Formats: sequence, structure tokens, C-alpha cells
Amino acid sequence: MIAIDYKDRRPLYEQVVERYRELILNQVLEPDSKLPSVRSLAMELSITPNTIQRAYSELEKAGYIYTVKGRGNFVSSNDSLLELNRTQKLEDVKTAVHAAKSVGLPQKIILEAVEFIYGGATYDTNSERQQTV
Amino acid sequence: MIAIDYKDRRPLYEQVVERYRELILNQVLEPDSKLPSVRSLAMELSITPNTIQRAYSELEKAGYIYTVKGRGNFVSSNDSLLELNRTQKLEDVKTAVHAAKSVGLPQKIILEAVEFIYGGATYDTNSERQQTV
DNA sequence: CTAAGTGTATCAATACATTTAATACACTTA
DNA sequence: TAAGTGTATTAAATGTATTGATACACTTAG
Repeated sequence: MIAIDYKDRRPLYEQVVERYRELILNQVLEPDSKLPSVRSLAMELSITPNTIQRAYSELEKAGYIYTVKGRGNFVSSNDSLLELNRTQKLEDVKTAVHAAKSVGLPQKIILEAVEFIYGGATYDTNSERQQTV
Repeated sequence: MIAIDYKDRRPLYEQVVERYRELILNQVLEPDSKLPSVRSLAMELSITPNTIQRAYSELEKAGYIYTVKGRGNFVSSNDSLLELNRTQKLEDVKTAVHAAKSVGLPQKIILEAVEFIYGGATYDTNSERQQTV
């Protein structure tokens, strides 16, 4: 399900946190579904269980998962986190657009890119198309 | 001109690189203008000259500045770097928009944000307004 | 109940990158 | 010549990540 990138300068535990954070926020993993056990994921990634434990404890502290001793770790259903993720994603767009404007990229280019990504050619609201998540 | 953020987890030298990179790419610093000397900037930021030296050598290696022994470090004029920066900024926008779409944000919201940032209400090309860099 | 699988908590040791500190040397300019 | 510049080197201190090895408590399956 996930992989470690040794070219990535970030710590291993942080990479694990990041991967699962995305999987959960993008609702690839359903609420209450079980994560791999500390030891099994450690085996799979060929790293020590301690590192996985650290990743899981961070995920739990941030509210992405909940832990049941003796049973395992499970995806928590947290609507506020999902909503926070949405607003964060919009902020990211704004930040990127600001940066693009600051280097002189014309508005037209940006608009074209947005339209292309959303697959439409009009500015209508009813752009409810199928999403290839 | 620049500042160190000790809450930032990244290394000091990398922060210095990042700040000057932006100043140069956004053309706040003109080509051939002189950067602070290794020792003076170290004094100003209350860190060791070694760290500044490392930052400057990275900036030079990447082509953002050039060095003259005994004289100092100067901003280099590198059009390809500026162009690369523009395309990178556009890529950043696309990446952010993709992420926004993937969490269900409607196209309309994105378009409104872009229009607001560019200060216009129309979709015309001639949106050559003054930029508050 | 027992065994296996689970999370949790420690500790020691190692490895690595960052940063500091202290020099020393070569070059340029006033 | 003196002061300011970049450059190079070495040593030490620091923080963090990671590993390895245990040990303990809990839950589930048999």
C-alpha cells in the first residue's frame, strides 16, 4: 500500500505519516478500516517497529487514526479534518496563484490550466463530472 | 534584508539559500548587485560565517550568484533560471488545482479565487494591472 | 486457559547532518 | 600596508533519526 523513498530527505516515520494522511484525507481508506500492525508494516518496509510506532502515534495524536490496545490501529472518521483539508487545499491554490502572478504569468494562462484540469471549456457552475480519484 | 526562523525545521544555510533564491528570481535584487559579505551577514544573523559560506556556495553552484575572490558575491543574470522559475510556478498551480479537485472543490471556487487574486472580474486577456510585488 | 498477535514503553548504541568555533591563507581595494 | 573579502581546514558539540533488544499489558482465536 505504501512505500519508503530513501531519496527523500525526510525521516522515515514522517514519510509514513504523510502517506497515510493522504490516504485517509482522500478517503481511500474507509473509516474504521484497519491499518497494518506495527510489526507487519515494519517487516514489509524492512525497518524497525519503533519507527512505525512513532508514525502511528503521531497519526493518532493528530486525530487521523485511533488505537485499540491488543487489536490494532484504525482509521478514524473526522469530518472536521476532512473540511480542514478542503480549505487547506484551496489555500494552497491561492498561494500558488499568488506566486505565479508575482513572476508575471498572465491570468489567462492560469484560467486555461484550471479549465483543462476540470475538463470543461465553460465557466458554468454545473461541472459535475465524474472524478477519477 | 533576510531573517532566520528558528521555528523552521530546515537548516539555517538552507533558509538563507531559499530567501536569496526568491529575492533573485523575483528580481528584487538586480543582476550584479552585491550580497552582504560572509562575515557581515553572519554577524547580522548572529550565526557563524561557515553557515553563510555554505549557503553562498550552494547559491553559486546553482547559478544564482557569482563569486569574486577578495571582492564578494554578486547576483548573476540568468534568463534560463527566470524562465525555469516561471514554468515551475505554473506547475505548482496545476498541482494545487489537481489536489483541490481531488477533494471535491468545485471549479467555480477556484476560478473565483484566481479572478480575485488578479484583481479582475472579466476573463479578458488585457489584465495588465500594476503588481504590488 | 493458552498461544499468538496486538500496542506500548524503555534503554543503549549508532549514524548522520547541522552548527559552532578557531584558525589560517589568498586575494582585492583604499 | 591595512582592512575587508572569499576559501579551506579541523575539531567539537548538538540534535535527531534509526536501529536493536527487551519487556509488559491487552485482545482474540483456538
